[in-house]
Amino acid sequence: MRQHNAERSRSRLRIGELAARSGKSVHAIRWYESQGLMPGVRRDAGGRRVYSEHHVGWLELLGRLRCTGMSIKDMHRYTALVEEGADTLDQRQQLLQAHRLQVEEHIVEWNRALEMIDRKIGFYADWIECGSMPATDWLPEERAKAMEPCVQSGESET
Amino acid sequence: MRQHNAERSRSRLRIGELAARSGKSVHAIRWYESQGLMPGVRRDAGGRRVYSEHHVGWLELLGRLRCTGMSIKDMHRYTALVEEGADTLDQRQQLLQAHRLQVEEHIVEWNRALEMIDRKIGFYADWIECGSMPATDWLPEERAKAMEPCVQSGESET
DNA sequence: AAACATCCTAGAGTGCACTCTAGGTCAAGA
DNA sequence: TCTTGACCTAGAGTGCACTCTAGGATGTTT
Repeated sequence: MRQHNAERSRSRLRIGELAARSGKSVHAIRWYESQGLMPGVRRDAGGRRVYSEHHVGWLELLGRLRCTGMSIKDMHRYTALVEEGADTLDQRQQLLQAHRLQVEEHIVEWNRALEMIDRKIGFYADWIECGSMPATDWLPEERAKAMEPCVQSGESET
Repeated sequence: MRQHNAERSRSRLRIGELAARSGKSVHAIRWYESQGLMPGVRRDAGGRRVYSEHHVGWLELLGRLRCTGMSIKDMHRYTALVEEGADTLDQRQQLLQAHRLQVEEHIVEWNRALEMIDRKIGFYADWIECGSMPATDWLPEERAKAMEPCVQSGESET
């Protein structure tokens, strides 16, 4: 056994363990710290980083914020507020509410894109079925334009 | 008037006009072409690119694919199929269907993130109301961990 | 005592999707 | 004719978010 105790003094993790549990790479975690995204990281006698169970949850939260498009800069702002303590609770809440709005907007946009993709898939279905490119007059001008793009061959259109 | 005719021989656009109508930059359009994303672009006597109305729609479609995370590489594959003509209709449809699935997955993931963000906002609301950090035992372990991350001050936790 | 895993720092390198620059051509209006 | 603005190509630069390398320390195992 390479470790004294699988859970050394209960939930004191080193960077490799945190990496394994969070799904981030060791490099990424150190880089996150360098960007001011890792509050409360201690060191042991040998200078190694020591994490607690909380950091697993923290990285999970950061991960959710990241994968919904929050920039490292904004995550840093948020982390800084966390580090400042309980005085910043409302600011943290506002920051998350602002991000929440952006996430909602994005979901709407993606759903719009989904509609367009579905129209295009249907358009191809019709084309395959009919054997010739379907008319798009039944679509509003705006949409029809996006329906089939441009010259395939290099011929046609004077 | 710098232009012969606002719609020169009806819907023959030059790059500046296409840029204006598509919202992309002139640079981006040329770069898209260099990446093989612009089928059927002709040149006039002076060597300038000439676009048709279709290209506006094409860029709108590309835009939707891009903003839903399709890579330039995949958009190139799609464009190549378009250029190959009607034999590739089913392949184009399959490509879009594959992308469609990815978009759906993403929307699910974003909705999950939204839930977590909402829980966190609610957590702050409770904290602000109570005056002290709320317990998170009522949450499943997994979620509770993400609730409040780690040491604020630099003190606490032996 | 030697080997090995794991950690450390500083900084270079990567991949993506543009974005911009330099240096030049072309055609319409004054 | 000359100026002006929109266009051309080739290629360099940018910003983001990592990812990896080099060179070294620590500490546990055999």
